[in-house]
Amino acid sequence: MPELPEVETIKLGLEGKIIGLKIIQVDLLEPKSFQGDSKKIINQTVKNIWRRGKVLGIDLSGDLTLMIHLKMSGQLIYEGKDRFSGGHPTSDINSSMPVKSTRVIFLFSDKSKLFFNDQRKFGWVKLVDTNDLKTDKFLSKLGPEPLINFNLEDFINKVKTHKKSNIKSVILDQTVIAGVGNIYACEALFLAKIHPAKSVSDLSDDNLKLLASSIIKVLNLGIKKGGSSKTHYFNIDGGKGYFLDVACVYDREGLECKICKTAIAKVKISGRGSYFCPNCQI
DNA sequence: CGATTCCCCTGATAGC
DNA sequence: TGCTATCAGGGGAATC
Repeated sequence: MPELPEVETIKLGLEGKIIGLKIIQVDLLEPKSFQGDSKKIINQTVKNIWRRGKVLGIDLSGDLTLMIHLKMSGQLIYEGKDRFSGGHPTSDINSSMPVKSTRVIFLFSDKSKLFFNDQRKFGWVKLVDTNDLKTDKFLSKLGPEPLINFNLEDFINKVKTHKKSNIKSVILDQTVIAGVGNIYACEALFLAKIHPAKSVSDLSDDNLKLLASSIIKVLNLGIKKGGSSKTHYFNIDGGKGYFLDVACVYDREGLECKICKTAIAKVKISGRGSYFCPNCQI
């Protein structure tokens, strides 16, 4: 589901909408989706929004932070106070909130609402003390941010510690690099002309350099396109992202490679669907 | 230790 | 039409 570009798009969207707003009510439609004492956030104000890997953070007054992971099917949809019933005119979502998959509803003092929807219930909202973030179990495991202070040498060394693995599962490993999921992994490997099942031990430093720059390139393009809307992803206004319109391999099985016209293939690698061009990627 | 498999859920879609 | 099998962008735990 949402990978780095989708979560970044949500972050940028929320920054412009909810900073400064006060939460006056929280509805837990699915208690399992919210960890912590939701009553603590009543009357707290949104101070800052951040992203780390695929995790979204919402810092509140009172030294509290909401951490949100959307996993496979999570969505965050914001409805401004002036949104008329029946759907926003610019939204791609054709039903207004809440929907069947709505798990948590945040109500702000200006009557606007933030909906956490999650069909598969894998995602979570977790309330933590802001001061405990630096020791948070999930965050502390994450590898470097690909778009912030990225160190090429560290990346290459870290990848090489998994020399027996296939390269695709290594770049999906969040301890190696944070935020890359299946879609952008497939696309980055295509750009770098590396077969997804290739063993790390068979890759040169130059291969890994090209892979690193390819990851950065596809993530930036993903952000520019507003993310990938295959099934579940929408931005906070209910609009789609358009990265898949320019994707070269993901979800293009049987279609022509945009470089050489060979049919794009799909195989399962480490349990995940992997798309690649059998001619360009060796 | 690292690598692989199973599993948490629900719904869409493909195949019969 | 209706049934069943498979699959979906993640990641934790158990197992090998």
